[in-house]
Order: sequence, then structure tokens, then C-alpha cells
Amino acid sequence: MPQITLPDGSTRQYDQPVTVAGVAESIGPGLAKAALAGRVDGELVDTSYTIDTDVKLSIVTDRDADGVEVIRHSCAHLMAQAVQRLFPDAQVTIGPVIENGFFYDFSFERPFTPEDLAAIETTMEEIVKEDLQVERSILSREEAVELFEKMGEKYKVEIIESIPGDEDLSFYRQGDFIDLCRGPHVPSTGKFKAFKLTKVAGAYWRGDSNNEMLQRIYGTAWPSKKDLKLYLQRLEEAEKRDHRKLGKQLGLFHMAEEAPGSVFWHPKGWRLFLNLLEYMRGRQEQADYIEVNTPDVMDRSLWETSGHWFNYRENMFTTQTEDERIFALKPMNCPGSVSMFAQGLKSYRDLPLRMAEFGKVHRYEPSGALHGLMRVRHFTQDDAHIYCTEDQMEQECMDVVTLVLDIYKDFGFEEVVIKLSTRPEKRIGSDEIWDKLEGALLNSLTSMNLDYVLYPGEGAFYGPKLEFVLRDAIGRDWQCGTLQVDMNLPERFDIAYVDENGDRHKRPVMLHRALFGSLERFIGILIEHYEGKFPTWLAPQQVAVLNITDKQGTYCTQVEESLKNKGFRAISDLRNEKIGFKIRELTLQKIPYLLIVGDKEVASRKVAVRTREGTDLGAMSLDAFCGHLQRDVSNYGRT
RNA sequence: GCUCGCUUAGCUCAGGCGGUAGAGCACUUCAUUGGUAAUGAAGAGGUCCCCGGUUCAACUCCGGGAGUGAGCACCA
Repeated sequence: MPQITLPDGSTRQYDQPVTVAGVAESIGPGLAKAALAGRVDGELVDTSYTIDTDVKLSIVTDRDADGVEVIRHSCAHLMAQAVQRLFPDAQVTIGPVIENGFFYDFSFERPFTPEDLAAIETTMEEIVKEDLQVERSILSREEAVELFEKMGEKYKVEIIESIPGDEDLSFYRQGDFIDLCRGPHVPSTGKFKAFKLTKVAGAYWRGDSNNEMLQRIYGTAWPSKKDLKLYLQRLEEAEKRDHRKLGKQLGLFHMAEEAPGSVFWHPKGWRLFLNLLEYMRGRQEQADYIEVNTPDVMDRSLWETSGHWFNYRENMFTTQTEDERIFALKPMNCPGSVSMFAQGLKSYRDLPLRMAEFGKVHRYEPSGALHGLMRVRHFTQDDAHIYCTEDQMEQECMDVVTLVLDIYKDFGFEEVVIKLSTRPEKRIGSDEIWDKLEGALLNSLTSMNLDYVLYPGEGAFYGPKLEFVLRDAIGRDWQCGTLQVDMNLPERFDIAYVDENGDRHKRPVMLHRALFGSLERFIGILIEHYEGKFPTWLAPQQVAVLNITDKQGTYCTQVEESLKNKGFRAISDLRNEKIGFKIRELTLQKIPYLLIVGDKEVASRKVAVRTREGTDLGAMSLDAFCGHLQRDVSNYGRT
């Protein structure tokens, strides 16, 4: 006699066990049709699931996120079924749900082509029309292995064998297709309304580059055609923000074949770069950092001491000189910083010592990893190393976290996710030290009441780390800042300070932190975040002064000079072109303010102000405009 | 590094069963001095990514390489 409580608090009584579909039907035919799955006491189940005790139930439809996930997961099965109908030799492996869609990996003798994709989509549509029932069944491990061996699905056999324990396994069958799966799935293949296969790519079996490469097909699926269309539009919008495209259009930088993964900064891009650097320098000075500079090329022995030679040798740029010494371009700033710390005797009175460096680092990244400014081989870190006592370590961590979160706000990044990565397998130092270090990061987060996501085993080889992931204007996540605590490098380099008792061998703790992370990457993120419309304080060019005819040229130049003298970045455009043409060009360059000057403005000693959004702020005196500009600049990018 | 695709004028891109190529914008010159997103005309501009091979002939076909794009793997 199950009594079922629905989400609205109402209850329903049934004389005998009832399925989720049965409940939906008893509520109404519309819901029965819309039901994709059920949530029974918090657990997602199929609509065919039978309820025989008192439970809380919600019927899952495509109006909730769970329902959309079920659609996507089932759509992966639908695609696999279509692939096997068209290509019986293709073996299935796995097909999970991902953000906005799904993929399925197949083992097949050749890569799939775009024509194959079209054919697969057509076959998927046919299977939707067939409206096949999706049936769940349970098999024992032995039966399952036997079944897949008979079908020649060796990857499935491998998956089953790797599932621990000896519990029974659930299977889903739709027509001639059966797959091992936890479920739940849609009740029938007629439920799909909008899907599209988006791309093909290679992917390693089990995500291991030592294994063979499988053929992966990506797809996206939505509750309605309209949702699918909106999604595809969003992709197009994102493409318009692509920093590589905007970087070219706005004349910020270029890359060349001779220097793969390295940036040629053009004047405007470099201005942006310097703006960020000067901003960070100011913030660090306020926070009692000192700034230093260390060599780019250093002897191999230094990297052996640091452990980088052992861990990352194949990703380092090296050079051998005539006398056969091997040098490496620094892939990190820490050994240089440690060497700086080791100069002269340090006292406990010097600690905490916050030593910053805008260090250019070179890493020989795998060619396939390179991506515009986001992943380069030559980049600049806003790096700093904080040397402190064990007692100071937690407070220093908290100060760094406070600083980084505040800095991100100046760019309009309010949503920041903190990742905590702990000791990896490949590491140096004792477990006791790792306990202390992980404890310090954890404690500083908890005492600041900050949420975090744990990434076990993802730390650096010398210490655990926090990573700051920010969400941009269109909801994409980017990892930028990092904070690592480290007692291992100080040990390896044998650095010390003198404590209050005159002990000359006290070991400092070392914090590694970068807040932008890589200046190059951060600029890439900003370009996409702002769609090239940098807030005024950052914009490489803040104001352009345009004359309508040659007659106002002198006045325009005076205005430009006057703005420059006040510290604003101004240009003038005195070309013999129509005013509409100049406005169009400079607006496309996304300059925040255009000052239009004709005879009227010259006569009244004013400027007519137009924003890049096309708003006419009217004519005003230059002083009034400077006031406006100053207020805009001092707001940074805060929202 | 792996899989698949791409590489033609400064930029965005057409093009052709193998017979050395074209548009728009930008550039130069001339005319035009025009009030809030494109004034008109003329001119100039190319080793069709690189190296080999096949061919009477290769930008086009074949092989190798580089760069780049989407994924995968990697990211101190």
C-alpha cells in the first residue's frame, strides 16, 4: 500500500505497487507523456521503476535539469545504436553526459567523416520515429561478460571487469541495441525532440595516451528545437568574442610561424599588458611586497636542485654553450627567487618577506596544447614568493586570498571558485610536511568561511595548491590565480633565517603565488570577457578626438595634448574623411569615448562626446569631460 | 605528442577535370571639406605555407615537413 508524497506536499495512496509511469498517469495524461524519469527519495530512477513502499516522488520531465541530463544520456545511446546500424563493425565503449550534450567513443577501423555524421543523424531520426521501448534488465557479472564477448564488444568486457565488487549490473535495451548502463533512461526513443551531432575527434581509450585512440563523436541535445537553436546561437556569440579574432581586429598582437606559442605584442596590446602590470605593481606595493628581477637563463644544476630537471626536463628549453655547459630558460621563477633570498643573512625580523617578480618563463608545451594567448610557450607571470615562519603561514595565505578576490572584483569577476589540490603521487618531501601544508591551506579557507572544491592528488610536486577559477561574462570558467605552500624547496636549497634566539638554521616556509597567473592568458580572458570593450581604465586608447573638417585640426590637437597632459590616453583622427566614416572606424576599434569637434565646438570651446555604445552625451567643456572620464577610470571594471 | 580538418593579396574569403588566379575591405594617387556607423574615381598589390616526387606542364595529384583549428593527452 504505498503512499506517495509529491513535491507540492500532497500525497497519493495506491492499493498495490505502482510504477513511476503509473503515478504520472494517475495525475494526468499530459504528465504521463512528459515523464522521462522519476526521483524516488532523492534517487533518479526510470519511469518503469516500481514503488512498493512509502516514498517521496517527483516526476522528472524535460523542464528540470535532471530530465535534460536523462535526455542527453539516452541520446548518447541513441547515437551508438545508429552507429552500429550503419557500421556493424564499430565497437562501443563509453558515452557520458557532458556540459550541454554528450559524446560516445567508438573503436572503428577509420575515423568518421562529416558525411558519416550526417548519415548517423538521419538514422537517429529513424530510430526516434520507430519509438522503441527502452527496457532495463539486470544481469550477473558472468552473464554480462558472456553477452558482450558473444557480441565481440571487447571494450565493454574490459569495463565490466574493472567494475569492483560482484553486484549485478544493469542493462538497457532498445530494439537491437543493448548497453551496460547505470541509467536512468528515457522510456522510449520517441522522446527526443532536438539533437545535433557537432564534431568528431580522436580520444584515448580510458584517457591514457599509451592506449589506442578511439573515435569520439560529440553531440548536443535539448528539450526543444528552440533550446537547440538558442544553444547554437550562443556558440556563435562566443565565437565572436574569440580573443584570437579580436586580437587581430583590434591590433593587439600577432603570432608567427617562426615562434609558435609566443606573442608579438603590438602597441595597443602592449599598452594593455603594461596597464595590468602597473596595476598589479601598485596593489603589491600597497600589500608590502618588494619587487625583484632574476636571470632568464640559468645553469642546469639549479634546476637539478629544484627538482624541475627531473620532473619537467622534456618541457624545458635548454641551450648548450661552447664550453659544454647546459643552461635552461627558466620555466619557473622560484629557484631564482630562492637564490635571491639566500643572498645575505636573513633575520626573523625580515619575515614575512614578500618578493614579487614579473618573470618571463619559457615552457616547451606540447604542440597540441597551444591555444592563442591561453596556452603559450613564453609567458609572463605576476609571480611572488613569500618567505615566512610556520606560524605566519596561515595569515599569509589568508592575505593572499583576500587580495586576489579583491583584485578580481576590479575586473568584474565576482564569481570565483576555489580549488584545493592535495599531494600528488609524484612528489618530494615527507608526509608529515604535506600534512602541515595541506592543513595550512585548509585552515585559512575555513577561517575565512570560503567554499572550495577538493582535487585530491592534483597538487604541485613540491606542495599543495589553491587555484582561483573565475567565471566570465558569458559563464565560462577560467583558471587564473594560484597559491602554493611549500616547505620542500627551502629544504632542497637549504635556505635559512636567524631566529630570535640567534639560531642561524631556521627553515622558512615558502608561499608561491600568482594572481593573474599568466599576463598573456589573463589578457586573453579579458578580451573575451569584455568582448574587446575594455573598461576605460584598461582601454589602450581611451579617447579619440575627431575633426569634421580641416578647419578644426589645431583645436583637436590642443584637446588631445591637454588630455595627454592629464594622464589620459588620447589620440586624434584628423584624416580627410567624412565624420560618419571616422566614427564607424573608431567605434569598431572600441575606443570608449569619441570627441567630435566642428565649428560649433571650436567657437564655444567645447567637445561633443559620443560613447562607443553610440550614446550622445552632448557638448561639454573639456574640464567637464575630464571629470566624467576620471570618474569612469577610477571605478575600474567594478560592476 | 596523438586523431581529423585547414593554409590562395596586408585582412576576410571566392576559384578551377593539372595549362602560373579573383572579389570586398585596407593601401597609394586624384577629386571632395562633408555634423554622429562606410564620398567617388583611378592605380598598385600574389613563389596560391615549405621541401621533394609524378608530369610536356603542379597552386591543383602523391610523399614528407611546418603552422593553425577542434578534440584527446599534458599543464611545475
